[in-house]
Amino acid sequence: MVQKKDGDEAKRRGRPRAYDPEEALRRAMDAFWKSGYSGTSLDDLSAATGMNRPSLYAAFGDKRSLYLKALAYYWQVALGTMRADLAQDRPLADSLMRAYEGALSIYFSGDDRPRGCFVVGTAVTEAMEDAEIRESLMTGFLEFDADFEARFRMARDNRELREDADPATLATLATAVMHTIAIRARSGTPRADLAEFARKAVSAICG
Amino acid sequence: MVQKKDGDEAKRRGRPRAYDPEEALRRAMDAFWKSGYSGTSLDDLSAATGMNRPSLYAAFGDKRSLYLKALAYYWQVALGTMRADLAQDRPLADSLMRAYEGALSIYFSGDDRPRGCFVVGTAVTEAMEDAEIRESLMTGFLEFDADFEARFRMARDNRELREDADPATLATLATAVMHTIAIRARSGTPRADLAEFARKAVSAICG
DNA sequence: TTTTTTTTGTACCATATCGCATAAAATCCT
DNA sequence: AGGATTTTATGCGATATGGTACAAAAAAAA
Repeated sequence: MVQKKDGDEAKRRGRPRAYDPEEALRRAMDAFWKSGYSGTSLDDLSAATGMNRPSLYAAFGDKRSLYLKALAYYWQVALGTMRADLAQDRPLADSLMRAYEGALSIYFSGDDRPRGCFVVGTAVTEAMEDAEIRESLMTGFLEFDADFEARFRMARDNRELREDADPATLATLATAVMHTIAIRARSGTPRADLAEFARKAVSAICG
Repeated sequence: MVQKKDGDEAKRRGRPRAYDPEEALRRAMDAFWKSGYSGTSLDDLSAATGMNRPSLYAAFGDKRSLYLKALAYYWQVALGTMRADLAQDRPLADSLMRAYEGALSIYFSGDDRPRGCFVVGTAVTEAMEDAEIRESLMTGFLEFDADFEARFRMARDNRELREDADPATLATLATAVMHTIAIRARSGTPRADLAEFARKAVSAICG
């Protein structure tokens, strides 16, 4: 377990890759993010990643397979930032606002116009005809709910919330606020308006 | 203005149409609803409507034009049922639940699996690259907000809500609940679960 | 240096897709 | 009945699309 290191630096045998796999996956994700799954062609993906078709295929499999990898990568990033934001030791309302600010900076990232959430903006469309995507959405959303719920439960134990508050309901409400922000960001609502709404929503939910 | 009637029954001059325009539009909408804009081909639309390509083209213009007509039609139906549900003279919570039940029966309509909201499930994806769709979303969502807000304002005047409740914030929250229901319906959450969540959300919002 | 291994780049194939040209069909008007 | 008018039906054509074959290139191993 010592001499081999992890395959990352291990000298591979043939011609070296001209791309960084994670960077390429990010760029492919960006392409899908912009135009959706069906609206993104292999030419688009090739242009976005700088890889030619056979390299794309060798690295990630076919188009659908590449999309699924992008989706998994997005979940990882989105859930990761959300957990980091909620984990900080702050009052409940601050904690929630952090989570929404974190989401907003994802939804408004990229040099193009605001693109919202990758999942809401692209995967939901495909969920109707692709069972694997559908299941990914179910579990992803439930994880969001669960993280929010844990935070609300903690707040109730800390007397930041009334005894009779229901953490599960509040959590789903909190996810709902995230969903509407994702939808509206992609539809052109200015970031400041969404941040303002998030503040008021947090007050309403916590108060 | 008397003899001509509205062009509906007026004897047209050439070969009669073999289709009902509104029915055809509904079927085209169903096709888009299932696979999204980019994922639906003219062959799909032709099969769904029973019209051949040239007839489709003559009746609705090109693919994008047909999609825009379907989108407008959906807004009309969705806003219509929502207004009808909210207009009934009932206590606030009942009123809101009616609106959510109405939405659920749209999201779970069709003989296929649940398809959620046409707007959330298909138009949001295209909003990134199509300004006209983007604007349609903005105005549509704001109309939802406005209708909810009017209902909350009425409730506050009727003392069904506390004096210090903010109708605008509650309205956006109510739309947020609708959005999350739309997303989750398409992602496979059972209808009963969504109805249950709607009930709890309504309690939280009104209480 | 030669061989082996892996990746790249060009080109290609079969099919899908969008849109339209053109002729046949069905109705109204004279 | 015969011409005018509108819709339907078949099919074409240019391009886009997803996927792959094959040879050249670049590195390690022998």
